[in-house]
Amino acid sequence: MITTDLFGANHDPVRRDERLCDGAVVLRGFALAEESALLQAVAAITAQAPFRHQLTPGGLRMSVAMTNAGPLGWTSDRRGYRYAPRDPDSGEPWPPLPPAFMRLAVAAAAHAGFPGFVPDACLLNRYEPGTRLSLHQDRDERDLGLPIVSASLGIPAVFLFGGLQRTDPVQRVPLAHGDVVVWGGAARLRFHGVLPLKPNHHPALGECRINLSFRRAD
DNA sequence: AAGTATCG
DNA sequence: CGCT
Repeated sequence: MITTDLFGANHDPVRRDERLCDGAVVLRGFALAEESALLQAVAAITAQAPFRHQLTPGGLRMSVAMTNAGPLGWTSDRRGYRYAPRDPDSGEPWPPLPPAFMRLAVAAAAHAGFPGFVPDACLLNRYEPGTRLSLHQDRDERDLGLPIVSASLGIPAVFLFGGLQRTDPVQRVPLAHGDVVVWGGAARLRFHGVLPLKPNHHPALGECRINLSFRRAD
């Protein structure tokens, strides 16, 4: 008999989790059990802290639109990348991490072999058709021993998962609504990105993909 | 370079 | 498309 827990994890002997490399795994459909709570929370967050396009330190506009929830939020401008406690647009603190976000991040990390992970930042990335995120490393967090938990909602995307050098070969990983990728340990500093989105439609989110990436910044 | 344009 |  196959059983499924609150977060959709398989308990039967044949797992659907897909290992990308040492320290990185895709949890297919892991976020689906909390789908409606996650979508409601995204709407509440973006009503308070709207998606906006940020500038890279080089002064170029990112095609991904971003906002944050939690005590700290990731921002980029001409001065560089950093985590900050307030939304620079409004001067207000970022919206708090909703309980459903916290449950998802903690459970996915534990499931992937990182028990005790508790995020203090969630970066929300909005992709529309044509939007991309070029290869980069997440290296602005204080403790690089702690993992990244990345949940996909809405239309599908191709996730790029490379190596520790920008020029290393890249795995192309199709991601669907509800999939969660967790990477840490030996994989924590691997380059990653997203190919330009293909035009598509999702019943709940329309022509849009929203990625939630959870981190322990401080 | 969390970009883009350009070349082969 | 992959590379610079």
